Amino acid sequence: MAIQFNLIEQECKDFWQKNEIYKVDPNSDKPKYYVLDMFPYPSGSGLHVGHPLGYIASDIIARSKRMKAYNVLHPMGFDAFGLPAEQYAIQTGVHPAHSTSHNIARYKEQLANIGFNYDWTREVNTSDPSYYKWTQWIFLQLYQHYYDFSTNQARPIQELIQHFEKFGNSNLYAANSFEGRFDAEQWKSMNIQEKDKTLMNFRLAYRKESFVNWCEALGTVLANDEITNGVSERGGHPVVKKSMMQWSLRISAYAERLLNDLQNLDWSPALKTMQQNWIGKSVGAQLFFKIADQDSSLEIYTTRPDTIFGVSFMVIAPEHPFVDKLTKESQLSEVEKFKLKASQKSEIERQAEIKNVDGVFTGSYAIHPFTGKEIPIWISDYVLIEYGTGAIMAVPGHDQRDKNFAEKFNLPIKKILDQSEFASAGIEDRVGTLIDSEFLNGMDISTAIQTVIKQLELKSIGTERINYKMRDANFSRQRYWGEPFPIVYDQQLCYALDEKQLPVILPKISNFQPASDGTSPLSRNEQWVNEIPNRKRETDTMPGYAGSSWYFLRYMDPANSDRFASSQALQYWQNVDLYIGGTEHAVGHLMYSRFWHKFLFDLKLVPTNEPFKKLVNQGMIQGEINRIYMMTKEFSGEILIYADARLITSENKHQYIPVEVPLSIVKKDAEGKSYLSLDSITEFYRFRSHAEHEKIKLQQSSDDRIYLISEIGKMSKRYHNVVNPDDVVAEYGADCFRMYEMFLGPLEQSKPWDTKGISGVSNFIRKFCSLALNEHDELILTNEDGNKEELKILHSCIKKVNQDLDHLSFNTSVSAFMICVNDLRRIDCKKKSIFLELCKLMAPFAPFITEFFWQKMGQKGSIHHAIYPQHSESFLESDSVNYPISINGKKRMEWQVSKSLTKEELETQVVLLDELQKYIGGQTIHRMIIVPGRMINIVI
RNA sequence: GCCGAAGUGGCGGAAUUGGUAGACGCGCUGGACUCAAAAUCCAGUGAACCUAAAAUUCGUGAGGGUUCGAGUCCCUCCUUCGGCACCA
Repeated sequence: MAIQFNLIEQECKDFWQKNEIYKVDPNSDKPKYYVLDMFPYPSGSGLHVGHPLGYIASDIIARSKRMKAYNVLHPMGFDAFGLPAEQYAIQTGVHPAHSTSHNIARYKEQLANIGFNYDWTREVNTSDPSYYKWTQWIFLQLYQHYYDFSTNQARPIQELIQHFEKFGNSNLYAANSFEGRFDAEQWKSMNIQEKDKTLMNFRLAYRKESFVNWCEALGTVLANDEITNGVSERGGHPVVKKSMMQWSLRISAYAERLLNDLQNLDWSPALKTMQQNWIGKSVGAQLFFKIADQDSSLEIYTTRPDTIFGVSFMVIAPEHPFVDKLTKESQLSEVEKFKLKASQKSEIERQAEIKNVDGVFTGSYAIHPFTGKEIPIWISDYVLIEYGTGAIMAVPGHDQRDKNFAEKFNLPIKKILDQSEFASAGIEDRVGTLIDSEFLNGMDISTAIQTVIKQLELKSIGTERINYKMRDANFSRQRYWGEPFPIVYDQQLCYALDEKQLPVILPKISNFQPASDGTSPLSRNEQWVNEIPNRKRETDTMPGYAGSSWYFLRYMDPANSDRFASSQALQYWQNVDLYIGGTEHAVGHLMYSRFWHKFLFDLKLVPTNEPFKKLVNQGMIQGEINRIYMMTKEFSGEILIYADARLITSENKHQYIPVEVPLSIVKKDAEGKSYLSLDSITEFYRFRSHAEHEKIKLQQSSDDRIYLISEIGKMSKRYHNVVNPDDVVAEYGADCFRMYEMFLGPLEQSKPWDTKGISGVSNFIRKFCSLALNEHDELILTNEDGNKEELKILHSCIKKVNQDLDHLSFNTSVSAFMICVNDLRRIDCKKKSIFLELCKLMAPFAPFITEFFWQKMGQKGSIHHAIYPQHSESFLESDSVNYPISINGKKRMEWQVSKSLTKEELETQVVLLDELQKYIGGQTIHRMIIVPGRMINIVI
């Protein structure tokens, strides 16, 4: 018997396509179920075996839901705008549109090989004008709305203008970045430019100065991951923070709702915690410290107003607007030096230097609001301009970083909490009684906080304030390959284009190098920039998360040219029931999508408040990274020397560097250790492109093996350990590949890929086939009814698999199938009624082979439209129980008895068992614990 | 530094409310088939002790605790992985 998997797979694919098996019926009266995968960025390297893990899981769920009579939406598309395509274009001149569509074609081919049940008629592509028209449209809505805290929703900007006309900006509860007050008359007297500038501080999409990573040498703005150790990854050029006028989205307006609504989501607690931390709500006080000898005050934010009598210095961020004002003549050169140093530091660098805080004294002092004492004002980069007010009161007695700083610069450290009752408390723990704090003495911390805030309010120098660490999202990129903004400018103003002018098509260009001053390559296309008379187009483009923040809505109605999706479609599909994707998007993508979705909900454009009801993060599939020891030039001279890992000791280790060896040529010994044989050494030389005449020496042990160092890590082109699913599918079949990926372990967990292990699943599928076929591939099934034993085997599998589907525990389902097939083979079951049910049960996991048998058994239609098996408890009942019997908690024997025995009967009979006498041996039985149906424990 | 997750055989992992630890699979060992190999099938496979069997003891990162009973609950510690925006 030799099943031709490739043949079957092709036949099935043709059959499914011809009969539109996976086409979604938009007019169904069945309940809906929406299963979504995080859509991929179509990168040039194609899919590796790690990518489809989540897709297989969601595919199984989609198929099983369909068989359970749901109308299933299970689409796929591409997040097609992005930096890699642009960088590739810069290097090769290939237009991103071209490379992207090429990559998409490759991805679709790879996905098709694995047998996913996507309805491809619903495919979306974020770089397609018919799609990004609506990304631009949503941006316009954000631009035309502001956030009203009194009704807690987004409102049209027109309503805000009406309010200004009546009341100015008083009695206004709106999210804004405006400072100062104006009344109705002042508003009316503003010129159009001033009005526009004022409104900009309220719009949900607005322009402001924000910082970018600027690399002078490359003449471009860099993303965080293009920077390593403060210098550009390409070329190692210095990078500094540069301020540019850019678009932002006022996501902070939604902070409270984004935080509260997490409660009702079926997401993992870990993921919710990550989002909570990102939003970072804190309740504290905002207060002003008067500056000595000046007529101004320094505004600070603190979550610990109770520690106000412990303040011994102030710290402001190097970017703080007061820096110049506060710096005294004598400190000027020191401060300038420090500012320069701080601007060159990357955030990663700042992080690394927690223990080594640095700073400089301004020469100025602040006045303590209660004691009137002078407090020195310092500058340090451990205070961030983006958080709070960019200035803090330092309490070195109760804050670790403040303490580190005080110790370094010899500043006083004052304890204002008696923590003697809490021996294990650290200095930052919020326990203890206030001491040395005037009117706060003897209070506990929360009373002290309330009291201080009351006093601050009485003196009108402070108030309670809720702060979020979440910052508004930068929405501009100085790049080509993204959505153009529907925005134009004249000398004074910024204008939103009309809806009818959408989409603003991204023009074709041929030079992908950044233009002057780091602007996007688009700014070089003057014809496009000046297309609208007397106006210039915005030349920045939108970031990657623009298109991905709403794509799940487009799948509901992908071809609609009048709206982003029809209200009927939105009403029917509501939101995503199950979303599967990687942890790398745990914060960014999910937070932005929730924000956009809530905004659209406020505008009554979507019927749901949250986009993703249930969310699961799949783990990574890791690869094995193998390296060989190569002696460095310094020790080897001109000869290239590779050494066996067994010869490396702690003494000579520094003479070698490990270099990567491709996984494909690595051999394994009996213990699973990696080595190169003499043959594979030759292949390795070829891989390293060593010419014949080069002098290469091997340092070997006694045998013919060169041992390697091996570790588990990322699967990546860079480590030469990528396994392509196409190859696995070609060798073992798609069903086997799917089941093996699931069999590897729990979906959420990361686990290493090991192609060798696949033979177990491959054997299983062969055994499964042999239940129905003889060696000539002929059906050998009989029409008898299943007997009690067969039905018990089948139904325990049905029960287990259904339970596992509910818990997304696919690895144990695959085990259950193996056990079932092993058991059926052992009793030589050849009954059609049993096999047919098993096929249906396995169809979501192995869609090809089960379809093949379905057809071969003469069933109608597709197995994927059959009804999913449900177990019947009556087949599982057994009339005896196998009790484990323990003495003092230690299991000593098993005891098979009738299930009908009562607890009392068990108790009297068990002590008479012969096997137990050597343990009991006449000793008194103190206690007997009997859990009927489960276990017996005798305590002596 | 902070936050999150996880440590179970040689390996991936199972044990759904505290109740027979190691299901299922890989690998390995032995056997059958074969001239031989591959493939396939059968058996064994946590460790120690023992010629073997049986028995016994140990055993879920380490150490304590709760319990008749702990991989599972509590405390302390160690290690690994993932995330991060030094968040006042």
